[in-house]
Order: sequence, then structure tokens, then C-alpha cells
Amino acid sequence: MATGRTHRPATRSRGIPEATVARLPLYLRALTALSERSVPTVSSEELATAAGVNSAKLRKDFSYLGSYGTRGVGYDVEYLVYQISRELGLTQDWPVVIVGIGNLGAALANYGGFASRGFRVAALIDADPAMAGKPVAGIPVQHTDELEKIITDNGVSIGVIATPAGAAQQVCDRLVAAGITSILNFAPTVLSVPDGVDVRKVDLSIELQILAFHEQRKAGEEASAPEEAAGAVPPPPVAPHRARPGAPGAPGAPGADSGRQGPDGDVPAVMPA
Amino acid sequence: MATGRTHRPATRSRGIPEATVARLPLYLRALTALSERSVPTVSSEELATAAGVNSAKLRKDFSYLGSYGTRGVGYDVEYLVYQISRELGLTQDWPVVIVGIGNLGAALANYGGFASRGFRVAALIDADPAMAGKPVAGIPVQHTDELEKIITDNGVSIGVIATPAGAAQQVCDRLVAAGITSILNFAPTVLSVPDGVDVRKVDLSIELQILAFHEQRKAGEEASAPEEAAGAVPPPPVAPHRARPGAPGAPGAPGADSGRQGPDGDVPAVMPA
DNA sequence: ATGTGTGAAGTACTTCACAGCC
DNA sequence: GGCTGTGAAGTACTTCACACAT
Repeated sequence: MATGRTHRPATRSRGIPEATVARLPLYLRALTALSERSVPTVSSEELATAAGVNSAKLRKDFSYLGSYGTRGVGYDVEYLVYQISRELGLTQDWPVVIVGIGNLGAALANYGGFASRGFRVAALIDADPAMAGKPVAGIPVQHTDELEKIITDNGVSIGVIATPAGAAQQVCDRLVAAGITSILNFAPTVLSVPDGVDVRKVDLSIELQILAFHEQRKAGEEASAPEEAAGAVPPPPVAPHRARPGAPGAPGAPGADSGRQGPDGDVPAVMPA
Repeated sequence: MATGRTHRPATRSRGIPEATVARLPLYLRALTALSERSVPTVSSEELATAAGVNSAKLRKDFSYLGSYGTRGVGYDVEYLVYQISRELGLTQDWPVVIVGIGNLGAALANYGGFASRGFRVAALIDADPAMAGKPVAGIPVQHTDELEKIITDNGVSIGVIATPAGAAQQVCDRLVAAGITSILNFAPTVLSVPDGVDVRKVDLSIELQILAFHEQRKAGEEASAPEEAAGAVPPPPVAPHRARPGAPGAPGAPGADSGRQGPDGDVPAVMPA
């Protein structure tokens, strides 16, 4: 998940559910692979397996786009690729800017999946004057001062924020003021944006935390109902101020209270600004 | 969003909805910030705003954890931080391995948000012999041959895959065979794993495609109902083989059929293996 | 007075199961 | 006979609105 704000209440733009939109890229990828192997048609069952979803869901998803299949046969691969691409807006070119060229920003700039889907990195922007002019992934980094001009000149409407958390909102505000209407945010912050601007976020630490939750559950089940299993509610609401108990289970590793390296606990994303 | 397979059907482990689990890290971050500012208590309204959700949802979420608030007052910040951390399993140390130390893998290794949440990078693994021994983020990269040993010796249960798409499933299989039960996948592929293994995926190109979809909608509304607006279904199901029409709108940029740089269209993630 | 905790109502998404077309 | 397209049923999540504890 990842929509920040702007859940576009009552959106379902022209009737396509958000959940379906989120899966279209998945189908597109599977179809592209089939297309490259020159497979002419697929059944919902085959395609669903390739995309990792169940076939009823896939058929329902496609039904929102129109009736692009043939009963008794399946779907024409090339035709579906085209229809989904069009629906996603990938038949047009989308210039994007990446702000914050640290480790992550550089990795994004080098990411091959962008170009192959109609996304073109129009510019790389960083606040560090020392970075200016340096080429990253073949594109020279420009200073933040140029931000507004770059966006306007290139007609950019999609921005990627890969700055430290502290700079994110400010960068976001400038992007929006300059005309950006879609933002992909990698900084661990909640961005606030005006209506009409879409924000999606990708947060590495959140994903790991969700995995840890399930991992913990597995460990608990395995060792069948350990102490805090039953409805036993721990210490009463008297608030045990400032005192994280030492890490219980888990092998190896010393200090669980690992080096606090900055405010916010979540600190920057990974790179300078 | 990001759960790959293993949606743990009928899971809701001990009653906490997946959607709630996915928001706990968000609350935790907001609470940590308050804690650092030494704020003693928060109301659901304030905390909800800070986390970017609505207050009714937040209260409902917390109600699954237990009654940790005080009516008429709000929630004790420190106490809630502790309860959520415990629920997420963050009071213990989680060693993780990152496989695939290219641009992205290196960025992940440098990511500060890991350590600050109880995640410890136990090892970096790459298939390139030339990388072996080189330190990245202060940790020496080890060769893939050592994978099984590393996992066993360190009791690692969470693995991060940042390899090119082509290597992902194979790496995944080895991780699982070695005992990993939770995987965070950055490679643009659907991983298949046995029951009991959780997979979450983060796919940069998918996020951008979703943004493009909405962006396209905005452009359409703005220029009020353009040609393909009304229920007009485009070319009939006769399948226009191999012929992506040239990009319609959008300023600047030439070739929409951008440099195909590898199979699968989505190609590697961004780094060697 | 204030703000939590929660049944109940509402909405969104998923899955079933089968009619209809090839 | 095989496979799509889709109403209908089921499930999950969200939001409302208010009783109740402090």
C-alpha cells in the first residue's frame, strides 16, 4: 500500500476500482513476458498464475476495462498489452524528476524499469552544491535552485522524493507549487498536499515492520502459546515511562537499542539531500 | 501495498486486521516523534493528523490492541510506543540479510531506518566474486556461496532480495531452503514460496504506473471529455498485432518505445547480482 | 466537559458459480 | 467443451455516532 493522502474519495475514476488499477501493472508485466515469448493468447487461469492472483479476480478486473477476451479461447496477448498500457496512460511519455540524489536517488536514477514503461528521467535534483554537474546514470545533477525552472521547462507532472525526511515536506511544497501533481515519496514522512495532488509512498522500514509482526506470530504459534498468549492484558494503563525492556527472544546480536543516529528515530532516508 | 502471496487466508492473527497492522508502523513513527519532543499524551485526533489517517480509524485500530487510552484524556505516548513496538515484534532484534548489492542493495544497506527499528543488517550477499570482501555501509559483502551458512549461523529469518529479476526466484528458493520465512522483494517478479513464508514486495515501476493512471485522468478531466471519453469502446477485438500507436499527448521527448534494454521489459532492478 | 471504545451502518473488494458465446 | 463475463453472495475494511469512563 501506498497512497499517502488524496485517496480520491469516491474516486474510482470512470468506474475502475483502485484495487484493480494497482494490479494492472502486474498483469502488464506478465503479458509483456508472454509477448516476448510470442505467445498469442492466454486464458485467465494462465495469466492469473503468472501474475500471482486468482483467475476470478483477474477476469473481474478486465471486465472493468471492457470485454477484451474471447469466450472459449482467452485473451489476445498483444491486444491486452495495448489496452492495459493505454488505460494506465503508458502510451504516452511521462517525464519525471528525482529530488535527492543520495544512495537511493542514484539507485532510482539507474533503475531500468522506468524507461521501459514510458517514464523518462527528465532531471536529477539535489541540494548539495558539490553534486551539481556530476553525472549520475548519465544525467547531470542539478541544484535545487533550478527546481521550478526544470519542472516548467520540461512539463514534468510526476516527482520522486528521495530526500531525508526533514527536507521532504519542503521539497514537496516546491514541487507542487511548480506544477507537479503526482508524487512518489520515499522519505519516511507524511506529506501534506492540496487536493488534486496524488501521493504514493514507499517506506522500507514499514514493510520490514509488517514482516516482523507476522514473523513474531509464527514464532509464537510454533512454541505454542507462550506467556503473553491468552487474553492476559499486560501492565495496566499506568504508563511505564521511559523503559523499553531488553529484547526477549532472538539469537545473536548485542545492543538491541542500536545506535540512535539522528532525531525522529527514522532518520533520513539514506542519502544527503 | 505489497503482500506478494501468502495473504494468510483467514489470518487476522489473533484478531488484528492486516490493514491495521500495516498502519501500526505509521502510528509508531508519529508517536516516536512526539516522544522525542517529550509530549506526554495525545488525543486520537492529534495523533491521527500526525499519522495522516482519520481519528475513528485510529481508535478502532488501537481497540484491537486493547484499551490503552484514557477517556477524556487521550493516550499516554510512551506507553503506546511500547505497546505498539511489542505488538509489531520490535522489542526484539531482527537480523536481516540483503541479497544483491547493486545500487539499490547498497542504498538499503545504508538505510538508517533499519537499525532504528530493531532491524540489524547481519550480512550483505552478492553473486559477483569481485564484490566479495568489499565493505558497503561498513559491512563486508560475502559471496552467494556462503548464503546458507550465513543464514544458519546468524539465525536470520528475514531476507531482502534486491537482485535483478532473473535471479530473484532462485535466490528466494535458497533463502527459503536455508530457513528464511519472511522476504521483502524488490525485484520485479512474482515469487512463489511455500506456505508459511511471507513475501512483501516493493515495486518502483508499479507505483509510478499507478500515478500515471491518475495523472492521465486528471489531464482528461481538465480538457473535459476528450475523444475517447464517452462509453466509446476502441478498436474491436480483432487484435491489432504488434503496433503500438505513437504517443498522443505529452510534451517533449521522442521515442515512446524507449530503448528496450533486456528481456522482460522490466529488466533487472538496477544492479548486478 | 472531553475524548475513548465500540456496535451498527456503509463502502470496497473478493470469490463464487453459472449463463452465454465461441 | 472451454473459457469469458458478471450478477449475487461473502468478506474485509471504514466511517458514523454515541454510550460511558474520567
